[in-house]
Amino acid sequence: MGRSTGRRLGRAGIRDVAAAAGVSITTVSDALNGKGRLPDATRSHVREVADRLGYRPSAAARTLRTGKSGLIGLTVTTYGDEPFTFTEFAYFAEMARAATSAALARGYALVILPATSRHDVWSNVALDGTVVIDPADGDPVVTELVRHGIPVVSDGRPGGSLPVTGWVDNDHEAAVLGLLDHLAEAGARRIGLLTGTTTDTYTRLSTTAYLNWCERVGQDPVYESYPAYDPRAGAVAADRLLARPDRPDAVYGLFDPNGTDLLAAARRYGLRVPDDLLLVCCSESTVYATTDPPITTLSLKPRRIGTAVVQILIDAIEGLDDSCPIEQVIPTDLIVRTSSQRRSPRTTVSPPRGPAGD
Amino acid sequence: MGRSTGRRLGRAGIRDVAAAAGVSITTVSDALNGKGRLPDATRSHVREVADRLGYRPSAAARTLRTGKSGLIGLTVTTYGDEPFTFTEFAYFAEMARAATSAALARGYALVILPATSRHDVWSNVALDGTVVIDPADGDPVVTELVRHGIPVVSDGRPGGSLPVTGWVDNDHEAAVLGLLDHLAEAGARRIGLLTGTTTDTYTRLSTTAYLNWCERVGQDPVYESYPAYDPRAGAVAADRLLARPDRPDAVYGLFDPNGTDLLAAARRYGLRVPDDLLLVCCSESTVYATTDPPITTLSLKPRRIGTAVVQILIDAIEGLDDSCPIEQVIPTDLIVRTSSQRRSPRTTVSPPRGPAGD
DNA sequence: GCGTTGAGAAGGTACGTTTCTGCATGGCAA
DNA sequence: TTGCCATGCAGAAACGTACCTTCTCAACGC
Repeated sequence: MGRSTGRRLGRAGIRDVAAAAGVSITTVSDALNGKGRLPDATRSHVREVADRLGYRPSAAARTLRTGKSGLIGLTVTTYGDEPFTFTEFAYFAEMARAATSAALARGYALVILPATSRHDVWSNVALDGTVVIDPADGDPVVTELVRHGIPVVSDGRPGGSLPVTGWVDNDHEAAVLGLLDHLAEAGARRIGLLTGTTTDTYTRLSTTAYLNWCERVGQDPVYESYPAYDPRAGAVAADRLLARPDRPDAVYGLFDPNGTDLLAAARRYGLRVPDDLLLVCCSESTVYATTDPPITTLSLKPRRIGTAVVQILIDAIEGLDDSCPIEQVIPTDLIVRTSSQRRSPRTTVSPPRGPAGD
Repeated sequence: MGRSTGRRLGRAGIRDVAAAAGVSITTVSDALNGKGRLPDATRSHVREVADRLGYRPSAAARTLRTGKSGLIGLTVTTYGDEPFTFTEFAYFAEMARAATSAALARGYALVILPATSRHDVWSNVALDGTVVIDPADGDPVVTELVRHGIPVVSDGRPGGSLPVTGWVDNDHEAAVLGLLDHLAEAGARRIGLLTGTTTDTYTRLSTTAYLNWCERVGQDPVYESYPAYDPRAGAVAADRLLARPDRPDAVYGLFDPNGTDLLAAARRYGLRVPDDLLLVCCSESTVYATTDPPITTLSLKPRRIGTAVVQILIDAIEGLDDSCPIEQVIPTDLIVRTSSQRRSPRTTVSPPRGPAGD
C-alpha cells in the first residue's frame, strides 16, 4: 500500500515528480518555485521531469498552504431582480477589462460576484481581496469582508464611513461644474438635467453639483429623474424634460443612453441640435462620435479607474501599502463635439482638461 | 503543541466550532452540510455555535478535499496587445451577465481569464470547467484544458475539431440569409457587406453565407473588410464601401458599431436612409432604436447563449450530461426598424422569427 | 585531527476540510 | 439471552502543497 506507488487515477502530483526525478518533494517544490539553494542542474532537471509528466500544481493545495489564492472579487451592485444590471455597459466593460488586465499582469485573476448574493457563494471562494463598484452606504457585504480582514477597494467614494482599504473615484462635482460652465460659455441660458432616482453616490454627487451650480449662477433647476436601470424610462424622461413649459436650451444627461434618448426627443419636438438645444451626456460609448450631430460626452476614464483600483488592492494584499496613494481621484475628460458648440460646428474631438493620454 | 487549544491568530476553524459545541469535527461538518444522521437538535445547536463564532469554512480546504472549486472560467480570445478586446461591448456584457447569473443560481462563480495568458495564471486557479468564447481553430488552451479532464463549453461552434464538451451557437448562415432576403424584399437590388479581416468563426460563416446568397441570386458581391478590433477602421471601411463605383443600395454590417459608421458615411455621401440606402447591422445595443432613422439590427441573443452555455457546462461538471442537449443552436432575432423598410417607415419593432420571449 | 562552515537535499508537519470506518447504545424480534 | 439493525457520534486518513528543521558530506582553517 503506500502512497508513492499505486494509483494513477488523477493527474501527476508533486510526489510523482519527485519520484520520477529521483529527488525529494522539497527539492521539487523549491526548484519549481525558485526558492531554496539548488544548483541550476537540479533545477532544470526537475523542471524538465515536471514538464514531461504534465505536472500542474494544485491551486487548492497551494492556496490552503499559503493562504493566498490569487483571486480578486469584482463586485457590482444589484438594481433589479437580475443578479446585477449594468446601467452603463460601456463603462463597466471598459472598467472590467482594465481591471482584469491589470490584475493579470500581477498574477491575479478576477471573480465576478454580485454584491447581494447568497452567503455560501461568497464563502465558497477564497478571495485575497475585493473590488466593489459604487457600494451603498453601510453595505453589509463590504463590512463583513473587512471584518474578516480581506482588503476592499472601491470604485467610487464609499459612503457611510465604510471601512474600506482604499478607493478610486472621479471628482464628479468638478466634472459637472466644468461641463455646465462649458455649456454656459456656448450660450446656454437654461440648462436642464436628466438624472436618476437611485441613491448611488455618482447620481447624488452629480445632482447636488448641478443644484449648487444653478444656485450660484441664479438659474432655476430644471431636471427630470427616472430609474436608471430601466432603459425605456430614459426615453420617457427625456421627453418629459423637453415637454416642460420651462424647456431648457441645454441638457446634461447623467447616463450612457441619454445621448440618443435626448436626440430623439429633440427631433420629436423639432429642436435642432446644437442650434436650439445643446447636448452633453456622460458616456464611454464611441457611437456618439458618429451620431448626427456628434454628441459631446463626459468620459469617466474607466480604464484608468479599473487599473488604479486593482493596483491599490494588490499593493494592500501584498503589504506594499505605501507604494501609491490609498485614495485616488482620476480626472474626467470632456470630449467636446458638435452638440455643445454653437459657433464652430466643425470641431469634433478636443479634450479640454486632464493630462494627455488614455 | 496542542492544536485544539492555542493560537487565536486566524479565523475560527471547524475545530474551534467542534470544541465550543462540545461535539466532534465530524458532527460539525455533517451538521453544516446537511449530511450524516443527526437529530435536528444537534444540527441547530452546531449551526448556532458556528454562527456565534463567525465560522466560515475555508474554501481552499474544501476544494482540496472535494476536488470541486465552484469556479468556472470565462475565457475571451485576445485580439490586440491588450489582454483582450471586446469587439462588441454590448454582446459581451449581456452574455457575461447572463452567464454570471446562471452560474450563481447554481452555486458557481465566474473567473475572467484571457485565452492567451501566462500559464501560471491558469494553473493558479482551480477551475471546475470553462466557458470559451469563439475559440480559434485548434486553440492550445482548450486542448490542454480538455486533456486535463476539465469540461469546456464554447460560445460559437468550435473549429478544427476541438474536443469540447459542448457548444452553443447561433445559426449564422440562416440569420444572414434571412436578413438578406428581408433586404431584397424591401427592394434592395445590390446588397453590400461590411465584414472583418479576422478569422473567427462568426466572421467566416457570415461572410460565406453572404457570398453563397449572392451566387444564388446572381448578384456580384460587394464588400469591404477591416480589422474589427480597431474601432476607427470601421468608419473608414464604411466610407470605402459607399465610395465604390458599384455602390450598394443596401448594406449589412457585421459588427456592433457599423450602424452608426454606415449612417455617418451615408450622410457624407448625401444618401438618405432608407430611401437611398437600406441598413442592417448586427448589434445588441439599444441605441439603434433611437438613431435617426432607427436601424434594423440582428440580435444574437447573448442572454440566452450565456445561460445555455453555463447550464450545459454545469450539467457536465455534475455529471448530468443528458439533462439537455450538448449542442444547442439559439435562434437569432431580426429587429426590424425604419432603416430597412422602404414602404412603411412607421413600424419600429417586430421580431419576424424565433419563438417568443427573451 | 577537529570544529566550523555552507551547500545540497531530505523529513515531517501543518494548512482545514470531507468522509470512510467504526464504536457504542438501545430497541425489537427470535 | 442472543442476534441484528438503526441511530448518534468520534477517530483518523486523506487531499497536495510549502516550508521549517534537520541531516549529510565535503572543504577548509587552525
